[in-house]
Amino acid sequence: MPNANNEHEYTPLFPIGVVTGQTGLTARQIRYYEQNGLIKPARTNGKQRLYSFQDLARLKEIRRLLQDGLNMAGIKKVFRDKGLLNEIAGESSEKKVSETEMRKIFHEELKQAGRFNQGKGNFFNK
Amino acid sequence: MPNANNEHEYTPLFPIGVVTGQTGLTARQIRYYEQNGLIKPARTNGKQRLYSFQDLARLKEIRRLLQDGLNMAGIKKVFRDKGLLNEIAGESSEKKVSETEMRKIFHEELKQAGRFNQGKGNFFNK
DNA sequence: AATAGATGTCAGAAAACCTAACATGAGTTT
DNA sequence: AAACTCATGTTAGGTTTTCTGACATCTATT
Repeated sequence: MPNANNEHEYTPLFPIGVVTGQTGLTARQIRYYEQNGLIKPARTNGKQRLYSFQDLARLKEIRRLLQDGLNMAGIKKVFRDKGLLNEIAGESSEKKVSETEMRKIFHEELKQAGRFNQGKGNFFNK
Repeated sequence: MPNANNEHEYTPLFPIGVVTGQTGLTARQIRYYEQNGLIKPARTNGKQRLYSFQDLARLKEIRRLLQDGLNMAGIKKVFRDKGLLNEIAGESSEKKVSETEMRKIFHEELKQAGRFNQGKGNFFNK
């Protein structure tokens, strides 16, 4: 029994400014990871990016992996293998293994005490 | 046992454009209800509104009440009384009776078949 | 030293949002 | 009916946020 209340999991909801606040990544980084195929946010008709909770979770994981010292190639591999694992583990290919399980499989949860989101002066925390 | 996964309940996350898409209300309406004190979204440093899931739920309820034929005064009363009820029902004054319970108390869930969110041409559904 | 990877920064343009004002249609009141 | 009020539409001018693309920089590696 997965998670209740994930109706919004894939709904494009927040603009990049909010995502920077929630992830501690810069907009530049987020767009760069997109160039590298790590995420693919929805777009408004005007081409502005809108991220879902899925995207957010993915970006948070990217951040963790970066802090663990991985580079793009490594992160790509993690995500590729994750896709593979999902295919092996079950039906189609989408969302078989949970984020948390996944994380336990791929890297032993480092302490990573550093909180972000306040201090740098994001556009929504005065 | 309330709802798991409500870490984001009060986090200012989405801009008004997304809220219009999610609620079926126009930006004009949403701002008008704010003028009437029905909601009070957070603001970015640049004064742009950011809504939380709480705000969203509230706006959805407003929409239902509107569809039930209530006017501003009626809606205000509903929310005022809801606050009262919460005080009667329990401890502090915040979030005692759930949205759904509340709705059952105040108005018998009308059919309201009309779905929205697609058709009018929101900025994010091409 | 040259190269590659990852991110910062800047510039110009476009999108989304802001407030304020006026317009309108449906009900009310006088 | 004329005048009002309520709720919403519409428009205008300005500001904030985001967009893309280019160039700068820093660190490692070759």
